[in-house]
Amino acid sequence: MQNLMELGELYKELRMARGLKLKDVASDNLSISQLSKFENGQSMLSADKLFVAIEGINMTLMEFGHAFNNYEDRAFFKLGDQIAQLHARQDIEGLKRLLKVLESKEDKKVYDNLNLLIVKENIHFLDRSFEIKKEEVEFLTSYLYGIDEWTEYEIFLFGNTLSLLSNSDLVFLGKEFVKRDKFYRSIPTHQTAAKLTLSNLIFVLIERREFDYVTYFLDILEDSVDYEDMLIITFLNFFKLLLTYIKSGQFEELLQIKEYIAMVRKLGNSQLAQHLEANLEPFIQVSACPRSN
DNA sequence: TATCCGGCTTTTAAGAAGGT
DNA sequence: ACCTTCTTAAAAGCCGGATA
Repeated sequence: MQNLMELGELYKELRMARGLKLKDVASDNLSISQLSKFENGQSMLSADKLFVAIEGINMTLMEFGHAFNNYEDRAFFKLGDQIAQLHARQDIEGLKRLLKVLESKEDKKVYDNLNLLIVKENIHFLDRSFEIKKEEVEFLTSYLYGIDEWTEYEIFLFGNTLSLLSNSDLVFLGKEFVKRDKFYRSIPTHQTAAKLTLSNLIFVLIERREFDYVTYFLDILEDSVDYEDMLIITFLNFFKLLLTYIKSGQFEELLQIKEYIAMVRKLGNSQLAQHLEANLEPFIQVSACPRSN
């Protein structure tokens, strides 16, 4: 395996960059000769020895893994990106083509089926006539319910299948999500994914007029936000304004939202502004709008 | 379907020897 | 000094088939 050979090479680079000798890294559990063979691709370390080796150069497994993946995201994030791009372009045909490709794979494993569902949800989101079987949704909910500690994948999965879930599933799993992502929350990428998914959840709940739960999850999101979360804060404020507007139906409130979006655009994030506008669109009531526009 | 088992392959440790 | 290569016996891992 070429890939695995590179594992040793990478390790060597990382070790030398730190000015460490083989003997500095070697320990009771890992000999110098073993490390040498590993670095030169002549042998592979067993999993436990690899832990020792990585610890020896003062890196975490996550950091090493990140370096090994060539500073790229994992495969499922690539799929996620691909789906998000197709979704943003509203490219239903593109999504259906992707679906075909994923469906054509034989001997599908659990994750193949779950990824399939994510693509289907995105199609369903754009084209409500595209149906998804009940048992597929049940498969999804029972998977999510079965995982005690949600990793980024489960968060990603939940965030990308919200529109398939019934209101009660949405709220139930949403509450579970808030509990179950705690274990891995010290990982920054995890935390970011969690906040984005929470934002998505809130938006879907607003769409479904489940205002009590919106307030509940808004509070949770607000608690988890820190000053670095500009994106999330932008969403948070948008949701609050949107909520006030929907409840009152006042044209003035709508103007406030539009002003807010204009401000976001002024700050230089026109893409986000566009996104907010698209999200606002379904809520603009004709009656609240004197000039049809 | 998961687990156990036997044979086959790979990796390991340690030190000695060789290379730069 | 530092790293690599070689050697050995032992340990561990892997794979497929049988079993429950």
